[in-house]
Amino acid sequence: MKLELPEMKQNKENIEQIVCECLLSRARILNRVLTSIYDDELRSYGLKATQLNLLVLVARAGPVRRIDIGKRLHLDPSTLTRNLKIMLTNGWIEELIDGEDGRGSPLQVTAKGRDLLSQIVPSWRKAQDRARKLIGDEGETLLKRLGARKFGLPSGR
Amino acid sequence: MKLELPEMKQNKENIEQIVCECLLSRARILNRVLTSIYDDELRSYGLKATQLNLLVLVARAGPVRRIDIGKRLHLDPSTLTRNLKIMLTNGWIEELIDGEDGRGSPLQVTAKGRDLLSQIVPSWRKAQDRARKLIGDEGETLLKRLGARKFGLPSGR
DNA sequence: ACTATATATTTGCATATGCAACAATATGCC
DNA sequence: GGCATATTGTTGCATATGCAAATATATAGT
Repeated sequence: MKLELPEMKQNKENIEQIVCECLLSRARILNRVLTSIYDDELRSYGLKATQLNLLVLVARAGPVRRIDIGKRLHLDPSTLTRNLKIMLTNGWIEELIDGEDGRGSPLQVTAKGRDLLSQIVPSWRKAQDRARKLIGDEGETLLKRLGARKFGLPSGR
Repeated sequence: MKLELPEMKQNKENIEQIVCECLLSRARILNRVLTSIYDDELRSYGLKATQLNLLVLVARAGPVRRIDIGKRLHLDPSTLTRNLKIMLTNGWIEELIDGEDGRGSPLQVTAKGRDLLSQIVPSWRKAQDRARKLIGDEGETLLKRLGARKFGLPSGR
C-alpha cells in the first residue's frame, strides 16, 4: 500500500484544481479549435486565418503603421515584422512610400489584396457560422463584449 | 472626387463586417493576452504556460500516451512530439518503459516535475486571478462551460 | 504465417508568437 | 546645432502550432 503523506495529498488537489479550472488552458483550446475551423475554410485561397485578420485590418485602417496594428491586435512588433513580410512577399499589402517617418513606412492593402479579400468573404462567413454554432450565442456575445470593452476593438453597431 | 462603384462599397462593408465581428480574431487576442499573463507569472520558474498545462495533465492522467494528450487538448500529435521533447530534456516528465506498445511509451511526471509543480501553484493562482479579473465571472463561466460541454474537459464539481 | 488495414509517432516544412538586445530615427531641451 | 531620451522597427533565439508524408508497430481477416 502506497504511503500518502499530507503534502502529497495537497499537491494532488492543486493539480486537480489547475486541470479543472485553468482559464488559459481553455482559452488556448478554444483558440486552436476555432483557428482550425477558419484555416480549413480558407485553405484553398492560400492564406491562413491569421493573415486574413491582418489583411482586413490593413484594408480597413491602412495606411497604418506596424506599431498601431500591434496595439490593436495585442501583437508583439517583432511578430508583426515577420507576419507582414510574408504578406508583402505575396503582394497582398505594400509599403506606402512617403517618407514621413524614416523609421518605417505605413502599410496599405494592394489591388491584389483587395481582390483576394472579396473572393474570400463567403468562406469567412462559412467559418464564422461554424464557429458561432460551436460557441453559441453566449460565446459570441462574450467574445464581442470582451473585444469591445477590454481590447478596444470595434463592435459594429 | 473618388469614384465609388457599387461593388467597392459592398467590399468595404464586408471588410467592416469581418473586422467588427470575426470571432477568431477575438479568440486569438484573448489567447495572447491571457498567455502573456500566465507566462509573466511563471517566467521565474523557467517554464511557459503551455508547458505547465502539459505538466499538470501528465501529472494527473499519467502514464498517458501522446495521442490521448492530443485528444484532450485538441493538439496535433506532431506538436506534442516537439513540446514534450523539451519537457523530457528538462527532466520534468519521463517515458514509462514497459513495452506494451512498441510504437511509443506513455509519459509520466518525474519527481522533479512534481516538485516544480508544487512550487508553482501560488504563481499559477496569481495568474488565474488576474485572468479572472480581466474576463469577469461571465468569461470564466463561459470558458469552463465550453471546456466541459464542447471540449470534454473535466469541470471540477 | 501473410497480408491488408488501422493506429501511434516522428520528420520536413511553413507559419505564429514573444523576449531581449540592437539599430535607426524622432523629439525635446539646452 | 548637439545631446539625452523616447519611439519604431528589426534580428537572434526559443517555443508553439499544424499539414503532409514517412515510419513503425499493432490488429484483423484469411
